[in-house]
Amino acid sequence: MKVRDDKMTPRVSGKPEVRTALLNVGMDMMFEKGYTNTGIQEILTALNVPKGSFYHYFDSKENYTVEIIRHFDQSYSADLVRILRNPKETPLQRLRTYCDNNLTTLGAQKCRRGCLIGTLSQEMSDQSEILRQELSTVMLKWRDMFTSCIEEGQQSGEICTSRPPAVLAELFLCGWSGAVMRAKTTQNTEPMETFIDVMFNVVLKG
Amino acid sequence: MKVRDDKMTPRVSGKPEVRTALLNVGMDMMFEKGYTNTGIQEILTALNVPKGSFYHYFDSKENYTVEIIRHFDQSYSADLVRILRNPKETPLQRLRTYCDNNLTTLGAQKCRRGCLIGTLSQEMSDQSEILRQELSTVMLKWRDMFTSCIEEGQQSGEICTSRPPAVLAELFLCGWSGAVMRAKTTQNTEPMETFIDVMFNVVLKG
DNA sequence: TGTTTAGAATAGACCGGTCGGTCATGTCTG
DNA sequence: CAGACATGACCGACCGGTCTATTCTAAACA
Repeated sequence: MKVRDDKMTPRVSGKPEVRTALLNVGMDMMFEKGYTNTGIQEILTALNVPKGSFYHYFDSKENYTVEIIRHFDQSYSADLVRILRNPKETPLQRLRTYCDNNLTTLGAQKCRRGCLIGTLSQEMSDQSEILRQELSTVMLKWRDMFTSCIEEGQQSGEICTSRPPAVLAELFLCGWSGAVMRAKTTQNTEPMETFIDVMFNVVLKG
Repeated sequence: MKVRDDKMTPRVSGKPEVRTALLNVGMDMMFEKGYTNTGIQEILTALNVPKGSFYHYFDSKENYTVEIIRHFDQSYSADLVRILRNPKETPLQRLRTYCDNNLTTLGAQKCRRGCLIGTLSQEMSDQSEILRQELSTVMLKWRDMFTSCIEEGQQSGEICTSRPPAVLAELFLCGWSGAVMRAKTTQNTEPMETFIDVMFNVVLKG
């Protein structure tokens, strides 16, 4: 008869909190293991949620991942706004804060878990057009946020104006994501430190 | 009795050419689908080689991939030498040629298949220590080749000397691999073009 | 030169396990 | 009673890897 005695794992309880929990745990797992290496069952077991519930909330692993990407973007964008529009710092300082924060975080975990978007991009861009589009959208969205910040810095004369802000933003993100990737593989924060040095002391200064 | 009538698919014939063929095809497949998404059977079917042969030449998928990485490095390094030590061009021109070549190639295939090392790095660095080490080794090896080229350019006064050559090389590769990744996902060569512009006209010029 | 034979290489059925996904059933709530 | 949600057995496909049997080849020996 099973009387709902709580000898079982806590259970997230409530109704659509299950959905959110599924998103959070899946996000974490894909963060460090990628799409293919993250199994649905694995996520389910971690949360003690049955298979059927998963397919009640999502109709496929692929679409589930689209939602994970959006979920991630939502929180990451919020962080970006907080950092890149922080009125207590100048635009250049904000960019620097962004890098320093990441450097600290990444360094603390031996450079694992670089960036969910980067990881999924490399793995899935050529495998799933749906995911590729979603990832592309997020990338461009983030770039625009950096563009605004850089533009503000150019207007105040703090950042070199030899290139349009969008160009500098694109380069900034190329360099940073490449540095994170290389740091992850070499297990060394040096690529990130190098990037910061040259980016801030040469490129943005102009 | 089976009298070896050739109604079957051509067969690669010869002896350890099979091994090489296995490496080549596996390399191609992992190039565009990554490690996990490339199945052994798939490689075998493409070459019409039986399972037994595969495990005669390699003892696991993981070690097979290590050999693929080395195989790839071997040919890629040769290309790098050809380009980065080309006596008919100045060091700066050589770096430019490297980028232009890649830009053309990548652009011709809608930016798919960025770089085998980059793809495997993002996917496998955290999953397999063996592969991570191999990838890391290759990355550092390539960086050293760029370092030499940049150093030569600094000596001839062609490249800015505000930073040691190894630093510029690291930044160069961070930026380039990030650009390739972003190009792949956004299906647009713009990140690469932006990188080339700023790298050559701002950073290296100094 | 012809015969034997060890081992390389071919061959593919088969293994346990896992994958993403389905479905019939049960329960809880409005 | 209707619909949202829970539950987990079950499905076929496929995964990496093993196993035994066979064929090919080249050196050893007569």
